[in-house]
Amino acid sequence: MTMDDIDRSIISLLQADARMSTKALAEHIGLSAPSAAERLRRLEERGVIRAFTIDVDPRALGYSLQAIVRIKPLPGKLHAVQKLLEAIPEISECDKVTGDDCFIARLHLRSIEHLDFILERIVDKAETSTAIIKSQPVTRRLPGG
Amino acid sequence: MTMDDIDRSIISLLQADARMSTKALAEHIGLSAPSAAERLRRLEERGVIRAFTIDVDPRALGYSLQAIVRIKPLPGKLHAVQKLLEAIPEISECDKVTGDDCFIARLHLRSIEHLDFILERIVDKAETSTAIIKSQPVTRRLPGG
DNA sequence: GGTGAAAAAAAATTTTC
DNA sequence: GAAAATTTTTTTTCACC
Repeated sequence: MTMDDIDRSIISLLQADARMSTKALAEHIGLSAPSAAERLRRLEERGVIRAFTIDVDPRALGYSLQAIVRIKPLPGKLHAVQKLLEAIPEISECDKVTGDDCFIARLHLRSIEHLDFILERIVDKAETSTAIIKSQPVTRRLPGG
Repeated sequence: MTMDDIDRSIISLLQADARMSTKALAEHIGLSAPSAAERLRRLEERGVIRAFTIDVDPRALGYSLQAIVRIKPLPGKLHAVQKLLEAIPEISECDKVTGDDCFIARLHLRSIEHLDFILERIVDKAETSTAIIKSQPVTRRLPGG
């Protein structure tokens, strides 16, 4: 279960370019191709690498607006709210948190009207507090730099 | 600038497996390999695909705790706060938003003490409100499903 | 765990339609 | 866009350290 510096390098390199070949990866870390392949296999097996994926510009898919919504379920509605949130595809991330608000969700939306439409589905089960994203000073980066 | 159904399929397939070969991609969408390669090249060129990356389990890197922090800069401190937030590697995401709070950040932390340590760097420039993540009902999914 | 080389398998590119 | 073939890589295997 140990993560050494080589494993950390692999993570860092693939974070920057997930399509890098095993051979290129091996060259960067100064290991042979079979060793790099074996390390990579183990990182996947152990669940350190959860997925190889792409970062898509939501605007290209027509989602020009993002919002962060804090959601406080009405008494007795916690489970109903959680199920509802999971079923809303416009929610790309949702965390259950400590504190007065119970959920914090990130929404991708086509317009302000679209935002209103989605919030209408929630208002009868929870109090919401919406913040519209104006810019993104930091986007998805690796924990710890 | 048009995104047709084939482009959307490519996005969806690569979202699920960014290491899929061009050939496999072509077979899934019912196109020849060169056509698929050309489509992929254009999606990258147009910035629709911003990056090929991996999803890493932060716990494997020793970050067992996540928090969402709302940050309201003190009068006159807005720019200083933004610069500070960008310089904190524990912040993996930070959005500038409308409303009373100005920034919302996601922090990856090794412990509660670590959280306290990071917040100490912010408290003299901004009011903060911290919510610790207990679970993640929805994790990173494509806008619109 | 790791190496190196060779065999085997794929994949990307180019050309032609 | 497609098809086919060439050319280049890449991956895997295996013997050995």
